[in-house]
Amino acid sequence: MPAEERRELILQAATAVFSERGYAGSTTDQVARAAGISQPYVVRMFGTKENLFLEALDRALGKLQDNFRYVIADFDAGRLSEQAAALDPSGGASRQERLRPILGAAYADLIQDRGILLILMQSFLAGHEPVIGARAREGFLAIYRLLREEAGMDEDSAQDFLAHGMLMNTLISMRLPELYGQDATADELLECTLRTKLDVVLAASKRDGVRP
Amino acid sequence: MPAEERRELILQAATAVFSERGYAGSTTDQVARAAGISQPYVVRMFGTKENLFLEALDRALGKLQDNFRYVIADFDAGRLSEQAAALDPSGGASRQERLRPILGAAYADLIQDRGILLILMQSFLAGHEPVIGARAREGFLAIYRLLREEAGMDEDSAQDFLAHGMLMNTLISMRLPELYGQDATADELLECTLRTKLDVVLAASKRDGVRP
DNA sequence: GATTGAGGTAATCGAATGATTACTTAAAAA
DNA sequence: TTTTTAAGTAATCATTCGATTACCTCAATC
Repeated sequence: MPAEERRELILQAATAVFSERGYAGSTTDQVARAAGISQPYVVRMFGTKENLFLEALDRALGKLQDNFRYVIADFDAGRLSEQAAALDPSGGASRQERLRPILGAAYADLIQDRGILLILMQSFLAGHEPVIGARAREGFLAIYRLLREEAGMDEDSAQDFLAHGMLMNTLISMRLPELYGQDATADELLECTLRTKLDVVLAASKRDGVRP
Repeated sequence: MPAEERRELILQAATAVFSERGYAGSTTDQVARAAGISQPYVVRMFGTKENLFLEALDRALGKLQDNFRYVIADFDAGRLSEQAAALDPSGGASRQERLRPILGAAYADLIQDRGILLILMQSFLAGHEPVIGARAREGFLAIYRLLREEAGMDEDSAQDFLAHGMLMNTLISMRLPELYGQDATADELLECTLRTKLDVVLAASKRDGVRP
């Protein structure tokens, strides 16, 4: 297999593993197994575990930004998907007011690849790591800037958007969806937070998950 | 030193260490050093690292619940602190509407002991751990129930409260406050999220932090 | 047909880490 | 005074893990 292709495969595997177990809790061998290759090859291709995490993190961040920008560009060009049209408020809402639910749905759609959002979340919780922590801060601020400058949100809207994103990440990371139907409180909280996205989330949480 | 006292000291040290580096990223030796004793004694007193984490987690969860219940009881008894009175909306607000900012302030006050909130957050991100993950889910749901049943919040308010709590946790864990004054975007986000609490947060982030 | 280089792996090494064992010390009890 | 017990530690062990080394294989090139 050509190196480029293998690289992407390893990054996918790394994203899945790191997103489940965090940076410190993952091993290069787990990533190698998930990618179907040997551990030394992973190390040779990425140099160090830290660098592997950084590349997986950059990839996830890039996908999130691409997704948001794609949605914004579509909106500004008047290309409303069926889903977006359904979310569009009827009254005389501002651009940011109309964009917000669409971006929210785009974010929730990313849950389908659980790893993308969770490796970001794991990086945020690794603030004490000198290199990874710094990159995580940069990434978070880049998303905030995107919301403020490109989506045109005001301070409070951007904050609120991020807050609910963090809650979603937390619930997914906690594996609360796996409790669905078993705990009335959990059901209520999930339904409240994820609304129309519950089916997607439940499917994803069953499909995904790197088994030990 | 009597065992009970030593126990509490170790739990404080464990909370600080685990909250910075997560469960997998922390070592019993780091906890021992932070508590000023030897590593074998930590293990002997708590059996396993996992059990140590669980006890530190329970302690943090208990403190959070105690804090919230204390605030609610005070409010219901008409004992409004100066801070609480300042936050009280003037119009004809409902109990939950009046309670919310007070509970928010109580939560933000807990930042002063950075470890309390961050070890909870770390536990949420360890959903894949069989024992710790289960305890984290229980803890999260217990807090949600407290907000719904004891503070009387409706679904959306409780969700919103938790969402902003998760955002605060994330920013603190990311060590964004340490960037304060160095990055305009970070400043704006922090000010937006933490409002009047910024001074507390900044002070806490300087005071705390377990150095390697 | 020999050579080269890309795409890999098996074997292994050194450091880190959770846990165990065997002690030590000093105050209280007998 | 002797014994017991609580509060600790030094030394060490068995694993695990990231990284390194030395090799293998096979298609393309010379």
